[in-house]
Amino acid sequence: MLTIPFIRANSEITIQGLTKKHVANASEIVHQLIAMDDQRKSLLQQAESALEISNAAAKEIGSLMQSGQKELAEGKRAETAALKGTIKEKEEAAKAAEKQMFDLLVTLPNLPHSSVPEGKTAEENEIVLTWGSLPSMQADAQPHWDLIKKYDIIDFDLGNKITGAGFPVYKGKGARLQRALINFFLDEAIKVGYYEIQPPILINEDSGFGTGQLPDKEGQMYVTKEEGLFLIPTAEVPITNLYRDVIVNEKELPIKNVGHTPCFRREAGSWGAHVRGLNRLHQFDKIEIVQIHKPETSYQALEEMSLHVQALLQKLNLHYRVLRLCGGDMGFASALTYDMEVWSGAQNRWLEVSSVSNFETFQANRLKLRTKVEGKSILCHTLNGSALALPRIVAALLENNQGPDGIKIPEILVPYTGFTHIN
RNA sequence: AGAGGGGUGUCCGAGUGGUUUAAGGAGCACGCUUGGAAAGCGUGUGUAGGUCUCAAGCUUACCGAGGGUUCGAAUCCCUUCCCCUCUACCA
Repeated sequence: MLTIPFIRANSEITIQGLTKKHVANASEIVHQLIAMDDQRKSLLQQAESALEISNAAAKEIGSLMQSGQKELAEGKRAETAALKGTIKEKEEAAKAAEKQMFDLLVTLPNLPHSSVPEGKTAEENEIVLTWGSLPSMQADAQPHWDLIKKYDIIDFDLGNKITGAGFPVYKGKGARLQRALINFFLDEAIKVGYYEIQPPILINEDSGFGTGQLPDKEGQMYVTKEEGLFLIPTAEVPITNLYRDVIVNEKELPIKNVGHTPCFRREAGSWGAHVRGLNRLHQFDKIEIVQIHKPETSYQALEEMSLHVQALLQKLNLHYRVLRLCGGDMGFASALTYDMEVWSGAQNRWLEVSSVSNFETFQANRLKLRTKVEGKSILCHTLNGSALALPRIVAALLENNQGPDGIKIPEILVPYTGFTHIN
C-alpha cells in the first residue's frame, strides 16, 4: 500500500507511476486522495480539540470530588455531558473519512521502478538475457503429459478421483524426483545464507492483507468453511507475515529466509489452451526465498536473488531466459519483477518457473514492518522469489532429457534421487 | 470440546472507577565516579496521528483486539482472539 505522506509529497511521480501500471484516471484518484486526507485531518482536529476540553473537565471533576466540593463537580458534569455528542459525531466522521480514503488507497498498485519498461501485455516484457541453447530433441519427442503416463510417474486420473482436476498424484520415481528437487533447492538456498522456515500453510485474513492478497484476490484462494482461513497461494504469505507488526533491529538486517510449502491456487477462469498437464495446477510445491532489507540495499538484493535462481537453472542445465516485466504485466504489489522462463522442448515454448520481485515498502506499509535508523522508524523493503516452483521444472526436465533409454536425471540431482534414469 | 485462571511498556511486575501524568524492579543508552571495570549516583528510554518552515513544545489515541456504560475506564459490561491448569479426546 502506498503511503499518504508519500503521495502528498510526490503527487506527480505517483500519477506517472500509476499510469505506467495502467491505472485508469490516476490523476483524479490522486487528487481525490489528497482531498480526502485534508478532510480527515480537519475532522480529526475538531474531534481532538473537543476531547481536550472534555479530558480537562473530567480531571477537574475528579479533584473537586476528592476535595468534597460536590456541587461544583455536578455543575461541571452537566457542562461536559453536552460535549459528548460533538465528540462522538466528529470522531465518527473522521473515522468514516479515513475508511473512505483507505478503501481507495488499497486498490492502488505499487509504483513501478524507473527501469520497468512501458507496455501492457507479456509481449512487451524486456528480455534481459538468454542462457544455454535449444535442447536437441529426437524427432518423436513427447510432451510431458504423455511421458508421465508412459513411465507412470504422475497420475492425473487418480488425483481427479480423490480430489479433482489440477491435483496430480506423484508416484514412484515421480514422487522421488519431487522430493529430490525440494531438497536440492533448499540445500542450495541454505548454502548461500538463507535460513529455513517451515510455516503453516493456512493463514488468517490479516496475513492475506499484509502481503497484498486481500482484499480483492480472495477469489484466487481456497478458504476453510468453519474458520475462514485461507490456504496459502505461496510461502511468501506466511514467511513475510512473520514480520508483521515488527520493528526489526537494524543489526538483524538483511533477513534471508527460505521455505518449502505446497501452494494452492483456485486459478478461477484461467483454464484453457496451454495449461495441459503440469503447466497449471491447483496444488503444487514451491521453494520460496524471502528477503527483508533496508531501502538502500534492496535492489542489490534483487539482483542477487535473480542470480541465485539462475544458478539453479544452470545447474539443472535448463535453457532459460530472464524477463523484466513491463508495467502492465507486473503484479499488483511489485516495483520491479524478473521472470525466469525455461524452454520446454516438446511444447516448443517458454514456461515461467520463477518470479523475483522487489516490493519496496508496499508490503511493509501494510505489514507495519519497520526498522530504526538513527532513532527514526522507517519502513523496510521486502523481496521474494521462487527458487523454484516444481511442476514446470519437472515438465521441462522430462521433455528436454527424454531419450531412447528413458529420461536422464541431471548429474547434480542424482545424489538426491538415487537413480540416473526414469524408464 | 467442558470447567477454571490469565493477557499491562524491551522484559518482569503492581494496579478492581478520579493527581495513573501506568508504581516498583530489571535491561538498555548517556553522564558522573574509576588507572580500568564492577558497584554506586544522576538523566533518559515505546508506537501512531495532529499542530509546527525545522526542532522544541503542545495535543490525541494506544494496557491482546473490537464495541459499550460513564463527566471520567488498564479497572465495570458485551463480543472475539490467544495463553496456562485440570478433565476429555487425539498423533
